[in-house]
Amino acid sequence: MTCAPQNVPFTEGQARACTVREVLDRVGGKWSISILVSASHGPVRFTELERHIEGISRRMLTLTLRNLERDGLLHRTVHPTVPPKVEYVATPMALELYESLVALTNWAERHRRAIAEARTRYDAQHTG
Amino acid sequence: MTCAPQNVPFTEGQARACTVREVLDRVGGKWSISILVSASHGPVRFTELERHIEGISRRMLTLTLRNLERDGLLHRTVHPTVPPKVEYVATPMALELYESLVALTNWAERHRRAIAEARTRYDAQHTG
DNA sequence: CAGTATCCCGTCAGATACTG
DNA sequence: CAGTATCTGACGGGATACTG
Repeated sequence: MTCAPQNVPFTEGQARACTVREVLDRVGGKWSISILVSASHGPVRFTELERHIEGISRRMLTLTLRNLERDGLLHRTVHPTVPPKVEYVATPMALELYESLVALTNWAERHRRAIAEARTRYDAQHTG
Repeated sequence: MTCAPQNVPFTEGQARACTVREVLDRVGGKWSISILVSASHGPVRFTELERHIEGISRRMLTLTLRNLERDGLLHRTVHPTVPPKVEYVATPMALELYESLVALTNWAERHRRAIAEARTRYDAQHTG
């Protein structure tokens, strides 16, 4: 999935924007990151995830797990026991992604307050 | 906007996931990054953006600009001339964000092929 | 030029109930 | 335990037409 028709030349900056979108298309979903984090410390079971991740529905857990597995970010192991036991674990690729997010979380922490203030200011300005 | 009720203790990992979501809530939109990139090299006008960003609609351009301005990532200047001239430029905070995305784009480039292959494999496996 | 105003549709996500 | 099935509403985003 490309960002623009390949025959259209675009600037290096927009190419970069396109690359960022690739990432967002994988882990931009509401629950993807939480799941990856939980599965980055070792195998976790379905119900464990359901308990650890506040507010997720069974449906969205399943869907997001499937997508992450499809993209090669999660590995799924089925133990043919009774009752069934299924474990999910982050792949090396996903662990690298996790590392790459550090810069981003640092940014968010540094500017959390400034963003909140900007919002308040904007909303005050644009009322009435 | 918090990720979970504040009275619920959660692990450090989930706190990090929450922080990542903060960023995604700002720039997770389909066009946010493209706009920020365009406005990071100096002031750009509305119509310039419309031309440079392949496929964006006038409506989404306006909406995304407003949101970015509200979050303090973009600064908007209106020149009271005829015809009107409005310029947008990325704030220092947005430039820092742009820097923080480098790690992420590197990750995407390194694993682009692996992800595509994983998808193909998964889809082949789950057909029929 | 730099927007608004409408209408419309597809996808994301929640709620609930059922099952191998 | 680990899902699937179905229904539903909210929201993001596209197309088009109009305006100070």
